[in-house]
Amino acid sequence: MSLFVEVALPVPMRQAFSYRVKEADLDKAQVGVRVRVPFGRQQLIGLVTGLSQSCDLAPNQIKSVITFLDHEAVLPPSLYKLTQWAARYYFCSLGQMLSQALPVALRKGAEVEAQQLQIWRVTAAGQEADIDLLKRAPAQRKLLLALLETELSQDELNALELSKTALKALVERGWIECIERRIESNLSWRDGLELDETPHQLNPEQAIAVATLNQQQGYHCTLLEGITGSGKTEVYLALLETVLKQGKQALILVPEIGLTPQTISRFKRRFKVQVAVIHSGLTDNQRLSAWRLARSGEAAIIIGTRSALFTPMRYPGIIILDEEHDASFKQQEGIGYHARDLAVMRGHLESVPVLLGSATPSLETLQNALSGRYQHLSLGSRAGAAEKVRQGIIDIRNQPLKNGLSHGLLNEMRIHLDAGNQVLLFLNRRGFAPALLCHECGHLHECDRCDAFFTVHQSLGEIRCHHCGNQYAIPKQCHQCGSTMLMGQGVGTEQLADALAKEFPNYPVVRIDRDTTSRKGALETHLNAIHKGEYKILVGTQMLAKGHHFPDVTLVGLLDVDGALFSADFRAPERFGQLYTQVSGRAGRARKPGTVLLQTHQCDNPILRELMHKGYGEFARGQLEERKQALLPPAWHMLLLRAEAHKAEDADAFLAQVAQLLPQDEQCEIIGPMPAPMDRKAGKFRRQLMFQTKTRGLLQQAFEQALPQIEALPLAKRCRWSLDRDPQDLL
DNA sequence: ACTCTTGATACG
DNA sequence: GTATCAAGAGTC
Repeated sequence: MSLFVEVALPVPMRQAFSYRVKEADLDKAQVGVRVRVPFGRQQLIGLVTGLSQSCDLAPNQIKSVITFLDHEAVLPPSLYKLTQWAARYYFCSLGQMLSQALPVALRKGAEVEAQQLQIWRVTAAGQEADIDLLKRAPAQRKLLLALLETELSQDELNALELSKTALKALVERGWIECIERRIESNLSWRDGLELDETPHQLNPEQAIAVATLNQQQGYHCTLLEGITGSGKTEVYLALLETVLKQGKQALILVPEIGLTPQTISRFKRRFKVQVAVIHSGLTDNQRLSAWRLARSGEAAIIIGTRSALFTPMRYPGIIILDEEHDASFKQQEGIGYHARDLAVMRGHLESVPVLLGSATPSLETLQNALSGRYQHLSLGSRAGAAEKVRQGIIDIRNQPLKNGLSHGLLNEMRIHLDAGNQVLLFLNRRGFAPALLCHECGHLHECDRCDAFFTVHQSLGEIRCHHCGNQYAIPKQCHQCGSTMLMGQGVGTEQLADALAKEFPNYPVVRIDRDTTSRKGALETHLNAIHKGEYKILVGTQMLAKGHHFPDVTLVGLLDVDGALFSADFRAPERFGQLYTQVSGRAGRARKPGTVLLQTHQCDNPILRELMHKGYGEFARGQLEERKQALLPPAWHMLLLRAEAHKAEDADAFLAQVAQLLPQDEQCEIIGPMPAPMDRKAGKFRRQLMFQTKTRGLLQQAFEQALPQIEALPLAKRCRWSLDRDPQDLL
C-alpha cells in the first residue's frame, strides 16, 4: 500500500502538491506536520494538509518527501483553521498564509520544542580554585564570580555580554563546563497568581466595564471606547487578573510604535508571571523562544505587534487589541491581512473574549459596535484632574506665513514657552514632503523615473525620490531656467525645526520623525530628554501623537490640516479625526490646561467644525453615514487589484479583462481600470481596479468564481499583479 | 517564490 | 561572436 501527502508550500500558487511517503516514514505522515520536499530544483518546507492512498498524477511526476520534521502538528487546530480561513478570505495560497503564521525559524526547519538547555556551571575544580590567580584576567574573574553565584543558561550568559575568550580560557583551565539539560516547562503561575504591585482603585466606569466583561464567558467581542487618559490600561490589567487567576493566558496586541519598554513594564510590573514579548527587533531565534513559551503555557502574557496574532496559546484566555484603529495592524506588503479582523475570528475559534480598545475607534469597529455585533463599553471621564482642552482655529487665508507658521500661532507659542511650558507642533503630511522649487520660474523638480516630486533633505545635502529611492545632490541651479534661486517648497519637519531654532533661540527644539528615530533606541533617548525638560519645542509626525505622555506640553499646533480634508484617499478624514483627537489628548495632562490650535484655509469646513465641537464620537458617526451614502467601506466591501507592467497598455488591458470576468449590478460595482495615484514607479506603469460589493459574502463568492479565470488570462503573466482585500491606502 | 531556458540587445 | 538582461515556463 502506498501513501501520499498533500503539501501546502510557501509559493503563490493556490494549490496543494502531492508527494509520496517513503516506506520508512509511513508512521510519521499526519496532517499538520512540516515536511521538507523537493520542488523544482530547490527544496522547500511545507505543511501536510491531507493524506491519501492514491494520486491522480502519473507516477513519474511524483517525488518523495525528503524528511518529516515533526511528530505532532505544529499549530493547534484553532490556528490551523484560522490560517485556512485567512487564506480563503485574502485570496492567497494556504502555504503563503501558513508561512505568515509560523515564526521564521520554524519555516527554516528549526525544532518546534527546545530539546535541551545549555547550562554553564562551575566544576568541582573551579569551586576549589584560587580566585587570586585571576588577578590579571579581570574578564575571567568576573565570569567565574558570576557563575559561582548561580549557574547560567546560554541565553542568560549572552545577556551579560561577557567576553567569549574568557569563557574559553576558563573551560581550558577546567574550572567551568557546559552541560545540557532537558527543560521542563514551569507552569507554576497557574496554581496561584501573585501580584507584584497593588492594583489602582478603579473609578466607577472602569469598575463597571471590568464587571461586565468578567461576567461573560466564551467568545464575545467588545469595543472599549475610552478617551485619552481614561485609563484603558487599568481595565486591561484588571481583566488580566481574572484571566490569569483562572490559569489562562492573555494575548495583547499593540501597534508597532506602541510597544515601548514602558508599555511592557506596565504589564510585567503587576503580575509575577512570565511575559513573552514579540516585536520586530528580535532575532529569529528569540522570536522562536517567545513562541515556544507561549505554546507551552509558560508565558502567561504574550504581548506583541501584528504578527504576534498567530502565537499559539496552550490555555487561551483573552485577546486584547489596544489602539484598535491603528493602521499598523494591517500588513502593507505581501498578504495584506488585518490583525484586528483575524483576532476576532481567532476569538471565535478559541472561544475566548476579544477586547478592542481605542479612544478613536475605526469606522469598521464602530459600525459593528453600533449594530450590536460587538458589545460597546465607554470610559468617558479623564483620569486625574486634567481639564478639558481649549481649541482654536487660525484662519490663514491671506496671512503671511513664516515657514508655514502664522503670526497667531507664533504669538501663542511665545506665551506658552515664556510660561515655562512645552509646545508640540505636529505635521500631518503622509507622503507629501517639501519639493524643490525654483523661486524664479516656478519649476518643481520631479523624479526622472517616477511621477513624484523630489523631497529635499537639507542635512544630507541631497534630493531623494521616496517612491523609487532615486537620489541626487541638491542641484545648484534650476534645471529649467538656470536660476540659482532654489527653495524647498512646503515645510518639512526638518525645515520647521531649523526655523523654530532661529525664531526661539532660547528654547531648544527637538524633531521626532522617521529620520531622527531610525537608530535603535533613539526614540527612547529623545522621549527621555523631553520628559526631563531638555527640549521646549517638539516638532514631529504621527509618531508623537501615539500614546506618549508629555505632562508639560500645554500647546499643540497642527500645521497642515487642509491636505487631510481633501485627499484622494477616502480614509483621510477618519485618520485626521483620529490624529486630531490623539494629539489633543497630548495637551494639558497633569494639572496644566491645554490648548490645541489648527491652521487652515478651510475654517468653515463642516467636518472640521463637527470634530472640534462635538468630538470624535459624533464626527465618526457622521463619517460612517457618509461612507454609507458613498457605498464605501465599512458599509460596502472592497477588493483592490493592482497591476504593474512595463507597458501601460498591458496593465490596463489585463485589468479590463478582469473587469469583464466580474459581475456588475446594483450590488457589485467596478471602478477602473485607472492609473494608481502614483502611476509610474521605478519605470513601470501601475494601474488599479476596485471591486466593491454590498456584502462580504458576495465579494467572496464572486471573486472566488472569477479567480481561476483571471489566473488563466494570458496577460496575467505579462504583468505583476496583486490583491488587497480591505485596503487601507489606495496608493 | 525561485530557478532554469530562451530570445533580444549591446558591444568591440 | 559572446556577454548580459529580461521575459516565460514550470514546479507534485
